[in-house]
Amino acid sequence: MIRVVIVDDHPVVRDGLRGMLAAAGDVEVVGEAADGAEAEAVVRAVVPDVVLMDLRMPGMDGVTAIGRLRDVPARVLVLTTYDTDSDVLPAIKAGATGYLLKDTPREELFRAVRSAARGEAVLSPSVATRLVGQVRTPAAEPLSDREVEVLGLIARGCTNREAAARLFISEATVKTHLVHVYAKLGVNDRAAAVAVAYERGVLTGDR
Amino acid sequence: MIRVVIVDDHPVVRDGLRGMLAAAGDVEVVGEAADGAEAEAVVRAVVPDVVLMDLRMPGMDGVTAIGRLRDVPARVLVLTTYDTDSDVLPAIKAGATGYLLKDTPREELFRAVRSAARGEAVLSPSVATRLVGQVRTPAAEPLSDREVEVLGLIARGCTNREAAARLFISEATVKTHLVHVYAKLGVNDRAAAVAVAYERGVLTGDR
DNA sequence: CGGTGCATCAACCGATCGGTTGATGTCAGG
DNA sequence: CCTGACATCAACCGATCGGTTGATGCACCG
Repeated sequence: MIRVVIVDDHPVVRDGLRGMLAAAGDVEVVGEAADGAEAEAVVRAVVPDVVLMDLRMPGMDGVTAIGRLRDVPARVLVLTTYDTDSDVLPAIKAGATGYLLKDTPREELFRAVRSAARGEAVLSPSVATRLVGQVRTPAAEPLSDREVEVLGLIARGCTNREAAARLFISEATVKTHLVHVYAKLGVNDRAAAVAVAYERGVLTGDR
Repeated sequence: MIRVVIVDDHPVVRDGLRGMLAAAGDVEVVGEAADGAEAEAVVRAVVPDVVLMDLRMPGMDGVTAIGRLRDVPARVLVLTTYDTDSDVLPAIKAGATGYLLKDTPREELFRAVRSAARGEAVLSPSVATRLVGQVRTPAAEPLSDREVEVLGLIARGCTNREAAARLFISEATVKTHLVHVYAKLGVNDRAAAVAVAYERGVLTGDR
């Protein structure tokens, strides 16, 4: 019997997973949590075989929780809606054994839970494709905090001069940061940089 | 007994909703669909009291399906993850009776289904807030198809001249479209326009 | 028919951006 | 100590953008 903890902020999803896994026969749901902090407490308390972990949750997110649970001998299988670079890679790096999307069919999910319990990596096709792409194409380098800061102001419509004033630096420094941003994101101008940043989750609505 | 059809592309969510609604006592799930086209067929076939409709689905989306089902006497309650302007307003305009987010607690969902069956509007707090905001602040005007097209090319890094060549128009026309885009989105430059467009779902990853 | 919305176009000019090619300083890690 | 990453800065110049103030044409609707 594989013991599983479900972590998701949506009650509908928790219910759905509980119901689905009940039908697997060899899987028992031994706990639930609605965010990362609760997940940490529950997982430490019951020490399941597998944790089904959502990533984007209010309060502590999934990646942070995965990192904090590295010392617990439970396999973490990410189950989420998003397969953007900024979601997948941090989760894998934090220690997730697998990564699935929520549109995964029932049987596929059962298979994944069993594989994860054995310690085998499990990836949804789109995530696998993305990771293969990472191997072929050197990962886009992450932006430094300052670069993100500058790009955030540009996304709000600041000219380089205005951004410089906001950050108490010179316009030349802003331009240098932008040159680095363009190189890292593989673009040639600010508009394209903003677009790529949104697509990768580097910039979000909370700008 | 309130007869309900569930429309969502995620099997987990369909299962979760089916399980939840089974506990309501006065609700019966009489059908399911994984996209808009299937929803239309199922709803026409069983004519439920309430349709729980997701919006973003592959193939035909929820808004289109809502529009096509206006002649069927079923109430559509949107149940989705997103509450962006570009998701909420089109759904309401298409004829949805209510709009809820997937993090809605179980009892709240039951209450909403019962209200919707009676024809009463039901809105999640954040959606209600957004609609109230719409009344206070005139809605941002929607971009024309051509404006979206131009902005899409700008987001990919095209200069005005390059966008013009792509669209077989003059650079002056591109600039005119952009002037209109800036005015409608309340911004002053292309980078900010791209940012707002992403936040509102006007531009997505499929640029 | 008139009005509206949308698409298309022009020209001029100041402001800003992007490219370029340097440079210095600080901090952390090996 | 050395190296790499990051932050900071400068100056010049061509390219592009944004603002502005018009204009015409087409399709649709009342």
